[in-house]
Amino acid sequence: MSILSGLNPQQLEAVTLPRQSALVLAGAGSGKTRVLTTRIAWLIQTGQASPMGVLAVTFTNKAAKEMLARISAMLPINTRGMWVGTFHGLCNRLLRAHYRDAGLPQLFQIMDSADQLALIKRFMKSLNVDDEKYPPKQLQYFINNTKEQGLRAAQVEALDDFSRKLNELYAAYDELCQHEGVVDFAELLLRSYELLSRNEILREHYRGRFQHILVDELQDTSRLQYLWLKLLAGRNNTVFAVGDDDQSIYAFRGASAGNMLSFEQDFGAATVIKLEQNYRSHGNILDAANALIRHNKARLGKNLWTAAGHGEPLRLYETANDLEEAGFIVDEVKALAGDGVELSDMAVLYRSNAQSRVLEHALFSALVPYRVYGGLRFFERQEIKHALAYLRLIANPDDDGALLRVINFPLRGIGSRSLEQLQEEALEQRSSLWQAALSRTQNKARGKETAQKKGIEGFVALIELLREACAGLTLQEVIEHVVEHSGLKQQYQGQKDGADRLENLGELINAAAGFVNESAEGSSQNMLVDFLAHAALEAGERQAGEGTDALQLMTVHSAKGLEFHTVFISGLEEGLFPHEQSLVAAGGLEEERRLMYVALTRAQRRLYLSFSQNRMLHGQTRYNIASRFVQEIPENLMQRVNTRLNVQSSAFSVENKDASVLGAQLPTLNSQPSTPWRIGQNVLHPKFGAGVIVNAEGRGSDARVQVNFHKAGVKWLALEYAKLTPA
DNA sequence: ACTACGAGACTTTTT
DNA sequence: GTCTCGTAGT
Repeated sequence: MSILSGLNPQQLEAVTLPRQSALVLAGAGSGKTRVLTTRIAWLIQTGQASPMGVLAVTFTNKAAKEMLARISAMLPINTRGMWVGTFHGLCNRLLRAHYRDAGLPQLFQIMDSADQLALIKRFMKSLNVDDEKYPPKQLQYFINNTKEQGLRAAQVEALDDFSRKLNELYAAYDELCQHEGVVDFAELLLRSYELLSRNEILREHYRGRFQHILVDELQDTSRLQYLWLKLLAGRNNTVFAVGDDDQSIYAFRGASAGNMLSFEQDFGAATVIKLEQNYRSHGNILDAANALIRHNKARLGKNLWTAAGHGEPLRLYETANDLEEAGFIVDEVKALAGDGVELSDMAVLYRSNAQSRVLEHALFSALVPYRVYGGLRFFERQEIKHALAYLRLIANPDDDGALLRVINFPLRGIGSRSLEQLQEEALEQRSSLWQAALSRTQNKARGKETAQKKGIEGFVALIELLREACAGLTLQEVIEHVVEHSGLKQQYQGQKDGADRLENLGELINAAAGFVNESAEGSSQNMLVDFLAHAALEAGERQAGEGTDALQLMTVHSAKGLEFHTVFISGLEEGLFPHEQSLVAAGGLEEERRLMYVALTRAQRRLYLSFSQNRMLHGQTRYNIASRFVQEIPENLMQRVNTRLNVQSSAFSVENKDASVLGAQLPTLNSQPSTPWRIGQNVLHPKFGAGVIVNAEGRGSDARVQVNFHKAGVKWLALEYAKLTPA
């Protein structure tokens, strides 16, 4: 069967375009990845390109893996030699191959954002910079953003004192990174961009090789990534770019959807193809999405349609508060699950992570299995970071960040005082902390001894011991040895929550084994460095619990690229979605609207929109009105599931906040109070005596009330356990 | 040197 | 509400 069969005319046209640069405007669910991968397969199959001559770049590791998998499925070729990966992954590959030309040490390490922030804080302290006036986070943002614009400090024109100072710090930061042999994410890109633009031989070599460049999610590329592509493409290579300006939701981190606008001109793209047929959603859902996104001015313009029918109307639900909203979602999920919809085929989306808690709580109480995306990723866990820090020190002891992380973990009695001294010495000698520690140990050998030196000395000895022991071992053995002998294992064995951490450390060894299997060759020395780069570039899965059928909870951002039978978009309130903080940013509202567009287009069959009048946020109740995005969807596409709109909520009017939902069935709108507990109610407690209920939360077995006792003060009590009696 | 408590933050996120 | 960070106390 031909790889081309089943493509619609526009898809076919895109896949089989003659050798030229082209832009494919691919709407949500229009088969964008399929077009991209089929194009690659077609180029190879028809002999227009060799696998070695193709470079395909995506934004996430997940997308890169997906692409490789699809290509392998279509063609019987070894994809190993192909350059398919993320911008960062490919740049890392380039820099490793030409580290000397790029001016980097052979074993340069990659810092993730947390490492970078730690380094910034450390170096600001050493320079005595006021971190009130120049918050480290802001400097980090400045550095990354400037790099993503393709600019070094020397190229920045600072207009005011503040940015001049930031830029000064940027320059100093780069110097420090160079000194320590570490590279941040943006540096990978900028460094390889500079390498190619400076070094004509290399540039021509790679231009000669990659005659076909394919780009996924063009709307998410930064200016630097765009320049990088342009540089690599030169005059003769073709760039086949796929993107959707309406799904550009990462402008806040430097993505520039404007790259889509300038692409035609900059790359001499002769053709723009629109993929507008959607294979994912029913008509009403698409109509809603189209109507919404039409409110945006800055668009290339595109209208999704489907051959499937209209389907159901969207369901709109309004509640009095976030608990009821969660209750409603739980009930609907249960009902749908009863009707045979897989839990994993339903998703609850929200604008910000903080909203997940109420939902989790309700789901937990209702015994509905769920999986939350977000939060700590595997390689970001404390114990993993610690283990990696030891490994980094084995690869390169001059890595100050790694040293600081573990010099006193497990505790070795090296406190801030000793560290300060060590840092001073390093500064004086203009050397790394490791070198300073080393020279200390040597001094000590000449006879001087204090209690403080003992700790550092012990650490130096440990690292040297580890280095010696690990020479010649395989990667797994190295990690096993380090976990065992660094003291990490012992440390966690003694802790009550240590079991999980130990398990993760075991998992790290497995990950290393898997990594070795996947990568083709390489000595064990390089293997360690490669693995560390892998750990930084690919932080791993968000959460365990794969495989089990569970309801999916995630932010709208993380839902991009996914699809579900049923989608709940919760918290559709002004201030939350669109988020109030987005409204001050230029183009912020339009980005929020695109975010809503992404959310809507995740649904295949059924789509719920919900919002609530009150919501607990940051420990305070906020009163909200419905999101403007709800109004922007035509009424005739929606069905109000409840008619609560003008019904005075008996339970939750503002003045008369009432605990009557406690124990009540959810989420019946007009349910009568089924328990006697109310705010303002006088109660008696066997131990605390008399008091008044002042607040309440939860329901059923989770219900808690806050009681102001005349003698004992204010306390939260679980209704299920506290022996309260009405008085 | 380490631990505990309090103040302040807190949109979205990949690499 | 909950997490992180920095300082004060043991």
